[in-house]
Amino acid sequence: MSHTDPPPGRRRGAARPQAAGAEGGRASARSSGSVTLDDVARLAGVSPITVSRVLNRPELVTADTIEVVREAIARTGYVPNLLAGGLASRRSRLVAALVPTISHSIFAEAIEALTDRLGEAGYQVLLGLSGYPAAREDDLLAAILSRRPDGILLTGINHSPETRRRLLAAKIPVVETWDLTPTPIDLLIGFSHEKVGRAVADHLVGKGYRRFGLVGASDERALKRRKGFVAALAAHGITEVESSSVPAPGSLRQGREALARILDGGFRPDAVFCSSDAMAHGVLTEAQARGLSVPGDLAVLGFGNLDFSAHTHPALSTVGIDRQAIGRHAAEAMLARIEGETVAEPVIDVGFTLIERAST
Amino acid sequence: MSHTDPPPGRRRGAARPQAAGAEGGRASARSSGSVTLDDVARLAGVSPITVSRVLNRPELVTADTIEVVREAIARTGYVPNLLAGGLASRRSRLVAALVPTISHSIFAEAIEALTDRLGEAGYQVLLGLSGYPAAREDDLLAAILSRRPDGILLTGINHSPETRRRLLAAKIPVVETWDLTPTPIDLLIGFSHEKVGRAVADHLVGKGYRRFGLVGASDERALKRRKGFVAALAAHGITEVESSSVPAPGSLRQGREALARILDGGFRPDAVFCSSDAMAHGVLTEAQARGLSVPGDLAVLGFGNLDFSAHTHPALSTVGIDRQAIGRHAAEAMLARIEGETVAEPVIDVGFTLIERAST
DNA sequence: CTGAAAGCGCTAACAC
DNA sequence: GTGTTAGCGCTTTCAG
Repeated sequence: MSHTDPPPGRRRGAARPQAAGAEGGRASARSSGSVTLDDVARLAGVSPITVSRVLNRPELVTADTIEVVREAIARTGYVPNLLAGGLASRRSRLVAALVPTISHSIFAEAIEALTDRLGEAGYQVLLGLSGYPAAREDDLLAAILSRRPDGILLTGINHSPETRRRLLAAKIPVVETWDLTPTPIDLLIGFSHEKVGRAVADHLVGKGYRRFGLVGASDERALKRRKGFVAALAAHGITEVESSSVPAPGSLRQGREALARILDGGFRPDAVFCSSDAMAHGVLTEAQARGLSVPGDLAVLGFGNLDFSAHTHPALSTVGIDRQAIGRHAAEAMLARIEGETVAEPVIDVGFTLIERAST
Repeated sequence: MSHTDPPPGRRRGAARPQAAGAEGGRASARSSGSVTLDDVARLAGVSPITVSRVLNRPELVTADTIEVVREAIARTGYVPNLLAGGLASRRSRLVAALVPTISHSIFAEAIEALTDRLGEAGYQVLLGLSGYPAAREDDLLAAILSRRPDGILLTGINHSPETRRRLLAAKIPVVETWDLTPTPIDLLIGFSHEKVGRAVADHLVGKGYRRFGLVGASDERALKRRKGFVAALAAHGITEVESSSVPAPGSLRQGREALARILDGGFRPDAVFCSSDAMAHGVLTEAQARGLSVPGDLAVLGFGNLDFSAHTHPALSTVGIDRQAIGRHAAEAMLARIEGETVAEPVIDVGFTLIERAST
């Protein structure tokens, strides 16, 4: 508003070119090149902190000053150094995301949604791939925490005591995802895998299926779905379940092989529940290769709702999960926490949808 | 935790517990909590720089000292602050990767390979999703450069002048990927999309196909493949090519719709080349839905070599790309550059493989 | 092999 | 509104 005492005068050299002058007078163009805040400040004829404000809290600066500074920034091609900024402010504007893999599109889409939302808020995502089973989650976490992320997203709810300790010590918001538990570390966005298993079982039994096959990856969440599935079947008096496990995350090929194993074993299921759509697709392929009609001879149910399952075969049903919702909610919850706001829903059950494609 | 002055002892105590002593004597446990290098040094009875050396250049330190320091680190639960370390050393140990999306597994797998290899070397990956078409690659890049990455991976070879300028100014190794050009910014790992198009055309023509359909996403690389495809066909005297474009990256559904559009338009191709396996899968599905035999009535060729294409249908041929090789090579090249070594092969053509599944 | 001094580039508090 | 003064936590010289 007010053109204070020494009005920058809108372009044109600042009154006091260098103030300090003597005293140390560290040369500007050090050596390493990179333009610094000081260089910009000097060119604009303002103090460094003013440049910083123009960048981070422009509402505290006069429109005139902003313009002069912006001009100087453009002229110099200045790129802020967030390592320095983060160190000084203790806010890295970085969020870490630990997932087993991103080749499995179920995680990839959630990460994308997370990245998009956080990006809008000025945050970036540091990717940590822990592999299956969360091999060195501990080491990975240590490496990641040294970047001082402002928040962290984890996959699953089972973490080593060491991991939990470090997470707590870091004092940053933690979002566990893809599962539910009564004892989350902090925030939680997921759904009940056991319920998924039960819902699928009830559904299939209701449709008249009686002999079940289970093709599952061996990760903890797939095991929970299996548990729910088997339990619900037992409640219906069905105990005839033939299962075949493969290493997570499970591929189409493994799905094929798994069904082959079951069939070659002499068991003849009338329905198969798979731990991913890729595997369901494999089962479907193997079934067709063997001349089995789907869902006539064999019903196939996947998990994850990949795009292709929606079009590949009218008989390929699946359990739909809103992957993007998980990423979005995780981002929102984390941002709220970081900003010090109260998180409306620290725990969110995003649920699931049974998508039935077979008209049988 | 705070055995202050009296050195922890425990196999030999340090001679001079605190040297400086007077002079400033800033309290250790500031407030914000986080254990610092100084805390560890104090506990171990050594100077901060020694702790730093134990962590970064242990070969310069005595085995005894290392042990004492390691002990102190474990005791305090110290986690290095890489923001500070990066600022001081001018090496962030961070590498940025810009890709359009990771939901498309072709990129996801390359990123995984990159992350794995870089992780071994102590680097982490900052993920940047630019979207299709590289919407705000410029802004994204600016945001990313403020983290002072030690290297950066880009997707494609077409970048705005502004992007190139910034990249050059950053003075860090740049790896362009997924394509080839005689004028790379720095390092380059890819293959010729035009050659892919030509190879596919020659292959199909050689097999006797004459009426071609093209189902492609509209990204620059898919356009190059199309160009090569059309050019090679022209060389064979074939000009009858009906194409249908969709927004990148292209989904299975879009593949279905694209073929539907072509067929409904009255054109009856005997072979269709798609810009991704997902789309090829869609085309295949639509063909089957319409009662067309594949490859009897219609040959379908994809691109990318996704897992499912290998098993879905014996007629679904594809162009195989070694996705992991791209990530691996990118990591190696970048590491070499960062370490100041000479990069053996600044430009690598990883080639492609025509994977034929149809026995027709 | 170990240490002291001096920042890396930026921002939090306070002054003015 | 804008400037001054101190560091944030670590590593870089350069001494011993």
